[in-house]
Amino acid sequence: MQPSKIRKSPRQQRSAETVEAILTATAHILVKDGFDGATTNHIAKKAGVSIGSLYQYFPNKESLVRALNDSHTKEILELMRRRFLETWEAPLEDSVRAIVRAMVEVHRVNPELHRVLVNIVPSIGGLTETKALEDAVAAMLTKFLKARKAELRPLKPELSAFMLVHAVEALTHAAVLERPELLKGELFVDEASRMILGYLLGGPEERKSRQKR
Amino acid sequence: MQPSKIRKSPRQQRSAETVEAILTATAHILVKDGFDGATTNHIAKKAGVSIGSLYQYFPNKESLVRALNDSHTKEILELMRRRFLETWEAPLEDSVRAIVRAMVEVHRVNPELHRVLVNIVPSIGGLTETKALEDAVAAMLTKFLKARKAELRPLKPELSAFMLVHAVEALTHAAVLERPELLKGELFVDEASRMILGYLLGGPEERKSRQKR
DNA sequence: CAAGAATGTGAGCTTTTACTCACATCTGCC
DNA sequence: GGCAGATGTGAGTAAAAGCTCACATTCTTG
Repeated sequence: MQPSKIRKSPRQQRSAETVEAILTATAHILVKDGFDGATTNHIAKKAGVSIGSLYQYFPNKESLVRALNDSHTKEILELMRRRFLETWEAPLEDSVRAIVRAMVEVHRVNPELHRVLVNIVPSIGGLTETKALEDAVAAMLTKFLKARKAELRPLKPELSAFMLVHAVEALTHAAVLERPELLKGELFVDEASRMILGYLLGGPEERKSRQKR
Repeated sequence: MQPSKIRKSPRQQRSAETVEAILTATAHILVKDGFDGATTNHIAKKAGVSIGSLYQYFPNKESLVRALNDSHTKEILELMRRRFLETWEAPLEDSVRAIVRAMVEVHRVNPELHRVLVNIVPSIGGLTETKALEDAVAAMLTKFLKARKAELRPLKPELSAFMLVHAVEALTHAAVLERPELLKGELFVDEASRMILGYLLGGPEERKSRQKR
């Protein structure tokens, strides 16, 4: 195991607040200056604590980013899980749209932090968590595809889930960062859903034999 | 302009070789150790030149990466342009497949370097080139979509190009790095093409009025 | 109200590493 | 050959920043 997590667990309220302040400051500085530009001293100052306190809880700079990534990842996973459950029984097209909306929601929580983390995490050895998140979402989608088997063209659920997770993730990421105006209305959701449904339903000949639209 | 490029242009053959060796070594070290792990001294050693020679041609560490990114970007763009031209007149489905194959080809040139650059470039200020590449490919695709207008559902070429470029880029990237086995046969090309065509052609009702499949 | 545990402080140590510079060597040219 | 410019060298410098540690303050507990 890498020297990843917390060094000392907080027992008192104030120490929990210190840890919180440090992580908040880390997020701010990271967004502003990037990983290299961010110094631990600067983070401590911004958090309003001494550099010593920072190192009492986090053994090194990487662990700060990893802690941040862990909580961000967890948050995303929980949100996706909730949204999947909510839409589990809805008509196919509605479900797909709901899932796309959930992806947008996830990326909008903290777009800048998200982008920075995506770029930093690989060089920190935090890919395990990111991969785990990806796999978890893909697993949910695989289950979803299996449940909807009757409405879809013949396909390999795992493979299709892999394709869709990566495509939609990238699309959402790009839209949030480069074309935020697409997210004002339903335009982006329309387009992404069209791509997904086109992929899942297949051409006319494959649709004929299926019952629902 | 940033202190990006070359400091001194090589006049003699040997200096050109030195520059080449430095860039090759940079690529190697970058892949092995990442941007932070890579030291200029280490790069110079691997290149078989002195640290002084390195700094005679490159003003700083970032410029090394930028030079590498520039040539990589250029290479990709030229390849894409060639492949687009080659398939300009082919039947729609064949064209789409050719374009997907071209994307795979591009990512396979040097997958590790590609991945490392993608992660480093944003923090180096090299996003301009990457964005320019993205835009150039999107522009080609836009043109392509306009030329094929008669065969497609009603769509906004720029928007569709944006969607497709990002989706396919991410898919290819993911497939090369995480599921290389998909690339052995035509499986990946099949799946990606299906997604693209599903998106461009629309549902049965939209296809009826069009002539070609 | 001790007293010890938990928490907080920040000057400064130590290491790392990008980068310089004074000098050496090579190459082309008259 | 010999000069001038191009090219190459690598020990050394200087600045940055991660991190420690000896000490101070605050909290809890009996």
